[in-house]
Amino acid sequence: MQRRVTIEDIAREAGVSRQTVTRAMNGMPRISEATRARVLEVSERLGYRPSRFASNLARSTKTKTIAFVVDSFRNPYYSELTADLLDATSARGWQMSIFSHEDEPELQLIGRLASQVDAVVGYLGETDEAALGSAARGVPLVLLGRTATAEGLHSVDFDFGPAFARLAAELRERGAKRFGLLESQPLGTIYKPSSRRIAYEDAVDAHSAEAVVVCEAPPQSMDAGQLGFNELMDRFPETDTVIAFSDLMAMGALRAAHRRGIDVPGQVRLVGVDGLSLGAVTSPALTTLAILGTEFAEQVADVVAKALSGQGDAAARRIVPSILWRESA
Amino acid sequence: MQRRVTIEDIAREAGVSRQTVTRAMNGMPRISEATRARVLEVSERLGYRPSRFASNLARSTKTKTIAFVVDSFRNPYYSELTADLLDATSARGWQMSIFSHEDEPELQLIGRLASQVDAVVGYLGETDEAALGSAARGVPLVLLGRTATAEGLHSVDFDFGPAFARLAAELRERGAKRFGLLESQPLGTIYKPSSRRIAYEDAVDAHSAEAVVVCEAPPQSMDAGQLGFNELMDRFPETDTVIAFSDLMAMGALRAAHRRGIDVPGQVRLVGVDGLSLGAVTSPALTTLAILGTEFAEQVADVVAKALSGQGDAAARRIVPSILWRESA
DNA sequence: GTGAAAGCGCTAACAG
DNA sequence: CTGTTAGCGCTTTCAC
Repeated sequence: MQRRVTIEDIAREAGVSRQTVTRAMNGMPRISEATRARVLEVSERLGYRPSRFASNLARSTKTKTIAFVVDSFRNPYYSELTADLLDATSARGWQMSIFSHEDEPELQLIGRLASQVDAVVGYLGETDEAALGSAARGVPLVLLGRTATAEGLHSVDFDFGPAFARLAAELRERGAKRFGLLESQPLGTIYKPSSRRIAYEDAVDAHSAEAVVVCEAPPQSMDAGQLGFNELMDRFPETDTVIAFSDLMAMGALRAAHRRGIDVPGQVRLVGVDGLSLGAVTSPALTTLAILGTEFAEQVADVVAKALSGQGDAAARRIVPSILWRESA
Repeated sequence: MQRRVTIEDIAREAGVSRQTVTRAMNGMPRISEATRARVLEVSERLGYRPSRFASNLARSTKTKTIAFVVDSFRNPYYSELTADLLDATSARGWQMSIFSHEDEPELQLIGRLASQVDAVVGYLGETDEAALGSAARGVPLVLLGRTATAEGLHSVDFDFGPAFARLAAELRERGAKRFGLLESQPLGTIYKPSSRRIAYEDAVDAHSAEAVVVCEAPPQSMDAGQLGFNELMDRFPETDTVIAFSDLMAMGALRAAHRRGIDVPGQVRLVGVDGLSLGAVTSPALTTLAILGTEFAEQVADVVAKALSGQGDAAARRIVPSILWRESA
């Protein structure tokens, strides 16, 4: 365990002051090319590597790092969102670290992150707001896909009300009569209507609202969509329009439809939710209520920016998903 | 711009020493519950947030963060790899930050990262090794998908030789007679045979090696696969086995086959390369030469670990892709 | 259980 | 152009 090579070593070896070394290393002005070259040569020879902690501590403008937390980056929804968010954060000069809470309790993870990053944003399950807030210990926390009510918590959520209303209206114009809904819930849990479920029911007529299948399967999975579609068509054969609560489920439904020989959109119109770019390559390409995209990521980054700057109170933003018409409906 | 609340402030307000505040904040021993509670209360009241830079500087065991760099996280290959790598790095207690070099020159990005992270790993294009090495300024650099020869550079590459040999043999056992190859190259570039192209040619017979389509299209895209498959079948109609150099291309080929009414694997066997989990949900599911998976990520993490610990010279590892038989071949 | 002293390694502000 | 002087905010000894 040899001692680290510090700026001091370079200074001594090059016969200059520490300050001069700093100037050379950081490409600062007020130093002659000759000494800069010499310092650089020495530092290379000695294998000097500046400490980012020391430099950030001393420097007035510090590196900002934001943590992005989701269940799993294997889910295309999260990985596409990651890409969007990375664009937004790096445009602002921030560094983005990623974390999944697959195997670490959520609150514990947040507690750890509080001492490692400048802000935490992510999909944080159902955890109690107060608990989240105190785990964050003052580090700005931006909740995604849910609305924060507690003091000091930020959020970016979706407003499915107008989205489903518009979707239902436009689908009716295209001839939709009988809607069917495909939702999923984790195995062994008790079903609790989501905010989008409520928005959906407001948007379709009472009769249609009964044609609902809640599939007990890994949520957001193609399997859930496949199973659910089959059950839906068995129980409500007159259904001509199916809305799945995620694009992955819709893709599963699409596969089930192919297998049953049901033409999409000829016999049954199919709409997903999420806006995965993956949905563009199915056949037919998937019409979807898009959440993903620049607007979402920009809103998130914007909330983070406000929170980081300390100004602006807790923001609870909502964005209205937009209909992305492709081929399946 | 008010002054930051420091440990000093808490100490003064709570009537203890800075040391005691540290003990309280970090759950260290040798402090009474009473004073701990009091300090915590004060720190919360004053909105104290420890500086991670100061604490890392002073602490003997510092946070490690590694940078993962790719073209774009929108490419499923990279996003699946990201998930694999995140598992491997977080298991080792490292933080992982992600970066794309879509809009920043590679060398410039690496130069920046050198002062922000402890190691850089990624797919770094064709850039000259010497240039990469000097841009990294001593920070360990792990090149993926290419073999490093220069001093001090690490790499994890793939050995397609045995993989293609085995693949060709097993395909022949299953009845394959005429192979066709689907490759892509970026628009407007000059084709340069890749190492996998050479390995492929060693593995198939001379006649088959002529049935090759190099599609000028966004590489790794479904479109390239679709276009290429059509051209391949037009020019070499007797082809009964198609190997695409990425799963995305294979998926495009699969779509083209459907459109042409060619049964896969009945009339034409189809094999991709990468091992995308996405390939499991096509119909038929895609047989592939898998790169992705725990082994790759573990190897990478292992190389990083060695490099970080300073011991172990530059490692140039190679892993042999494994055949993942699914349905398409 | 608590505190004092001595850094961690670097950069800002100023002087020369 | 270069050096000196102070910190940045926290943790580590090591006394008490």
